[in-house]
Amino acid sequence: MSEIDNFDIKILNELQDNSRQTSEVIAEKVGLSPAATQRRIKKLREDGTIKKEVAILCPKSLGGRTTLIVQVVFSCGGEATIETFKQQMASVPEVQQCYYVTGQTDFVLIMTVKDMKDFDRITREYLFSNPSIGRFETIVAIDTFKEGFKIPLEVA
Amino acid sequence: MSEIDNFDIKILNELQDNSRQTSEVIAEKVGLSPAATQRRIKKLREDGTIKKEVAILCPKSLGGRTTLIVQVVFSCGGEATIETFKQQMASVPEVQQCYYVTGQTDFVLIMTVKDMKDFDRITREYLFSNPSIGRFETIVAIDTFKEGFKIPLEVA
DNA sequence: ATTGAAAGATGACCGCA
DNA sequence: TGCGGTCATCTTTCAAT
Repeated sequence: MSEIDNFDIKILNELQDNSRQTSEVIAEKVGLSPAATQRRIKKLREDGTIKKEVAILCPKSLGGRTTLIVQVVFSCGGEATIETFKQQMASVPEVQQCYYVTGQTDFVLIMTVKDMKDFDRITREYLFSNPSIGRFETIVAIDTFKEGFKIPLEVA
Repeated sequence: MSEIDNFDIKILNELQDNSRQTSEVIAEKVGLSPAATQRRIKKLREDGTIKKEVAILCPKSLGGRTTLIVQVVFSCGGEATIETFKQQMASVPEVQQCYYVTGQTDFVLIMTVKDMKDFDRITREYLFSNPSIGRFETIVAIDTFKEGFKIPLEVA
């Protein structure tokens, strides 16, 4: 697995912004030929540096959704309990992100729900019903911006 | 702007998983002809339902990064202060997500930093230097999973 | 829905360091 | 030998029927 150089960095930054750009356009921006650019992109995809390419939708166009931030505190339970919870969260589509964290809180969840009934169902099914969970606090997002996972890469 | 039907929903769900699929493949999955599928995708892009298409990178391949969750509490300041802060956060590449929330906390930030020095710089520049900010608490993520903004869409 | 033209991606080959 | 450039071919997209 060869090292990532400045050309790769520039290409990755472009693709993080817009993965639909043609290699010709990207080539122009990074200063390489289209074919060389294409070769690098292919390699980055194959070695997993580019994990996936996805469409980001507009929540407003889809009936609007509410984003919630939930902090979960476990009162008991060991490794296995945590592992089970992780797997559960991974399977719930409304759970967008799940962070296992240090401090008083054990997990921070970012959820997007259709409505509060939706939220109620999830809490019942996965939080209240779990005896290892001591308590959880929910924060409602009024506004969300900068949705993304763009990693800031700097050329050396 | 016409309504989104079940075909659109299925197409969007596919594109949220993998935006590189050809319309032929998607057509097969949703039960439409490739051309009809293409026409719908084009429309969904044009009317903004598909906001953008981006590459998701693998942090591990890029030297590893630390994810932090920061809760910011403002002690004073009105509308203008909040607006300025929002704009600042939007401009900081390390701030992945920014939520304006209800409750004791005013903002929740999700950041990804190279190292703690990186984090230190950001807090100094944007948090400590802002007199309207009363305090902030930082939570370190040990593990993160389910990175994504996939909206769970259900066929009617 | 089918088809044909244009655009883009992929692979082979050459040359240079 | 590895990497970039060019060219030819195949795939995919897009518009017109």
